[in-house]
Amino acid sequence: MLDPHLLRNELEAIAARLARRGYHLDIESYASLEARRKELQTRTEELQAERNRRSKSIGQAKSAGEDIEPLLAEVGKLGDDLKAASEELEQVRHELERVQLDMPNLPDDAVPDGDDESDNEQVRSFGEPTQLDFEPRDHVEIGELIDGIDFERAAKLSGSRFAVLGGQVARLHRALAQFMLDLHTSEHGYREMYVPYLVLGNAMQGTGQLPKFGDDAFVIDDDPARYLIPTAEVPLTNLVADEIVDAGDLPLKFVAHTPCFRREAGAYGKDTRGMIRQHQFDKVELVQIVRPEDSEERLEELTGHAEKILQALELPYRVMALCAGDMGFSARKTYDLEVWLPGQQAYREISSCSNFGDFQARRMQARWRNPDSGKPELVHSLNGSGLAVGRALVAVLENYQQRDGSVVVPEALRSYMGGAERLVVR
RNA sequence: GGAGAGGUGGCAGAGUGGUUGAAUGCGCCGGUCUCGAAAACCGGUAACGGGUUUUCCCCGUUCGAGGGUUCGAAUCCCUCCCUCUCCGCCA
Repeated sequence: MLDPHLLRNELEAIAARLARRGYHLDIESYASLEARRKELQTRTEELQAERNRRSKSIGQAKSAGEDIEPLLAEVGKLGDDLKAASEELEQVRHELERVQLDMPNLPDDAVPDGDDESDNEQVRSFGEPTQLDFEPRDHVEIGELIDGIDFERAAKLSGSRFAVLGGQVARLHRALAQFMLDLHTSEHGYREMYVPYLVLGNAMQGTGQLPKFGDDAFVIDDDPARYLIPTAEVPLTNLVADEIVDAGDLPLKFVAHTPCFRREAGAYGKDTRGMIRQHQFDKVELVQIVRPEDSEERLEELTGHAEKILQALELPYRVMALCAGDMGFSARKTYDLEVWLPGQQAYREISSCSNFGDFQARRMQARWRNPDSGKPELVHSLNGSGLAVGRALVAVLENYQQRDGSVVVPEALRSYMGGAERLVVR
């Protein structure tokens, strides 16, 4: 959510900044809604003050043993007026809130202009696209050869966009997740967390998945409804919802390995082959809760932590600064890490690292006590995939494939694979 | 699933219809004392919204959530959520 004070005082400037990301803010309707809110609130509070004054004097009269009947008569229809005014105020407030919850975050000034993916800017790169002296296979073919990925049986169980992993591939998948967790906890100072995979609507709203993107999530139709997490960002970030964090505890750095569930509504026909885009995939997620003045620097740091994984696995990648039009709803600034996939002869997203500023914090009411002011103030939140495990598996299979279809195990993973150096063709 | 207890400020914990935003303790901040510190003592210490506008003031809201009764609700009634204890079941 954007700062309501800013919306009140600098509406035009905000509209201009939101336009950069393709969001149209209807200035006039917002301004008139806000004007009605002010009028109704003033009226309601005046009536409340009046009621409080009179009630107090009735109390005093009664304790003094006076007759309160005439005072009661005077109160008359004050209650009805108050009820009418406050109900109307509530309605306008809800309307305002709905509009505010639908507004995306303001892009940072440093974010490049642009409408879509094609306008993203490369910041740096690591390694060169893998050169193979044979026709590269994609991970689907490799998975068949080494007998470790089964899409047909997955479809039998669950429909499209699922995969069953078996044997050495299942182990490689586990190895990747473990390796990532170990690196982030031992080298980068994150606290490992185990979190619920089902969350309430509140949590989804806190990080920005709701109310606008409900169609993207799987819902359990219970009372109350619960959502399958689309990313560990949701439970991890919401850990600080409705809390006032001690200044000394910041930054909070959390890492968790969880499955992620996405309906991929609107992605029909996109990445239908292979396990690039699934309804269920694993991810190791990094989240930081920081002091506002630190968040810019922390984004660079966090992105570096995700990069470390790719570097350790010796996978070629590039870092892209997302343009205003391509960023996610809640993000102020985002870097995507794109790994080279020989099977596609393309760089594909394997991590997305974002600074959300106070946008999520305001939705969550996540604050810290600023020792300078002594007041609770909104924290800043960040997150990044470190990394998407499924896509990392794809990247390893494709980049480490051999002419005969076998796959060399990256050095960094061998200790997690019982010392195995190679996934063999069966 | 059954029975019972409870959810109050950063924390602990009083408070069952009337100037209660809420005793007390801890914590925190300031002061006295001290060469300095501790202890002791004194004082201060909620959040949110709005108005006004700035180092001040005024108003409103908030005692798990939402409704209701009342001139007036932390306090009474209803619904829901959560926590704890015991029993059952269970990985």
